[in-house]
Amino acid sequence: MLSYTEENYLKTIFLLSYSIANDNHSAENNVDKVNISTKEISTNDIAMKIDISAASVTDMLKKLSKKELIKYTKYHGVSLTEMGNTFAIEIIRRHRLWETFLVAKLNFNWSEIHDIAEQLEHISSPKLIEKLDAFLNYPRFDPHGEPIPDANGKLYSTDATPMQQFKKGDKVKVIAVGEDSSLFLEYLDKLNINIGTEIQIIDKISYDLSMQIIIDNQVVAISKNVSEKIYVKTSYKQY
Amino acid sequence: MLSYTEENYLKTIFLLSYSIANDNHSAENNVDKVNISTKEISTNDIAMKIDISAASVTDMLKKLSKKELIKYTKYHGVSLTEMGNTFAIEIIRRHRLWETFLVAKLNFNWSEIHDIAEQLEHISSPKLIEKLDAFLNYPRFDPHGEPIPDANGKLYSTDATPMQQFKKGDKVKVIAVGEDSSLFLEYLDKLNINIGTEIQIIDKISYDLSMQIIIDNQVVAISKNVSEKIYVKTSYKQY
DNA sequence: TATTTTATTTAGATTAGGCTAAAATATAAT
DNA sequence: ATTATATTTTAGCCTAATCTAAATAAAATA
Repeated sequence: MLSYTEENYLKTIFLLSYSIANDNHSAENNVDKVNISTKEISTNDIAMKIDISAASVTDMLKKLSKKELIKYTKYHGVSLTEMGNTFAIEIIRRHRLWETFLVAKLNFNWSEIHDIAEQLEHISSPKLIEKLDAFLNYPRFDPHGEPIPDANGKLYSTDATPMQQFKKGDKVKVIAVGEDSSLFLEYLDKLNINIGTEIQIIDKISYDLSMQIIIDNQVVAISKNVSEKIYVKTSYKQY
Repeated sequence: MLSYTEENYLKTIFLLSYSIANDNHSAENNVDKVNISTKEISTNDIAMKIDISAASVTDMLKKLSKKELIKYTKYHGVSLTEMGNTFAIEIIRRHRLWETFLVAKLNFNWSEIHDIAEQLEHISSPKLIEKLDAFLNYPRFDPHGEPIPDANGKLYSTDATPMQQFKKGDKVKVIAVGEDSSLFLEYLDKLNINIGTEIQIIDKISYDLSMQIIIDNQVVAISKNVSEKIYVKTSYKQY
């Protein structure tokens, strides 16, 4: 059995590898790349993400390594073993199913659910997750548009691309967001951006790569940083 | 904030006081007695209930006492302060709401839910519990017939009496059970005993106080111990 | 390439929640 | 009232997960 803390480390390593893999070749996404991350993650990356000292991270990495959940070479970063990957995906599955439950059944807003799901994801009962999945009707995506691994740990990829990669004149549709902090999502709420929102890019400023976009006939400006966290696909007009 | 462990101690102290209060004067049950337990609980009672050494319990009692959650005098047992009681009731509220959710929405059997609810009860989010309560339609009783404290911590008492206190010839109806281990509940399932089951007492053996009862026209024998954990009320025939 | 800066690891502590064995206290039984 | 038994507490120790400060390795830069 894994402790609460061990689960969090595995999840974090998975998510960091995943997002790095995504940044580098989002165009050539495929199921294998998403499911098994070979990218090495640094001690500091983990420390920053979970807000813990690097020294503590090192300790935990030794522990996870001894349990053969990660491949770890001193000073040279870390990656998940197949077993570690399996656990990580299971935790992400739980997290995203619970988030779906909170929005679909309990009427939470997508900006309120992250912290609650961070707790719920550690509840350990395979039968519970099976039944929750069935109750929700086997959802494929969570309220942030992120794919939910199925009972076998399969993650289906989408053609999600950061909006930043599009150019002036493009019309896109939001299919996911890459961060689920309430601060970020409340900002999107204010901009009227949600999963499914249609956006037209009217300008991309060379100076700082910020974007001028139209949402519901309103022009707004968003920073490069934000545009990298909004995943979209090309939107085709329907005639 | 309370730790996972502290919550478990408070819950345990509450449940022990409650069940002792119940044993002594179940006939004169009333809301006040149920809501605030004055009965002193011993170190050993707690140690046995949660399967931890008495020495460790002593340590924790000192800690809870310093936090003014319990009234503790060395060698003389412990009782909850008003604050401790409020927390304990909140935890029991969460536990029983989650149990209700598991049975009513996820189709679990009443014998499978205890261990899962033991984990879920520690999820900390007032809004979550509010919304869960609403989603379940403000249930008054959990799947074991135990009352669910409302949002203000009010617990409604019932006229539940251990079946053991009835005598030969009485006809009763099950309204709650006093233990939710899967072992006990699976046994009740086998006997076809559930909330609402009508039972007729055809004999009470003086030697060991076991009972001969009729359920669905079948005669079965149950031990004194079991008959003390099945709460019933007098059943009136409906003409 | 040598040096400086940054990242990582080691060493040594701390806190929460447990344990066992021994000592102290309370309770029950002569 | 004294002794025996049972309960509770104290003392000292352990593990998991964290920390800070110091040491070491790797990477960046002059």
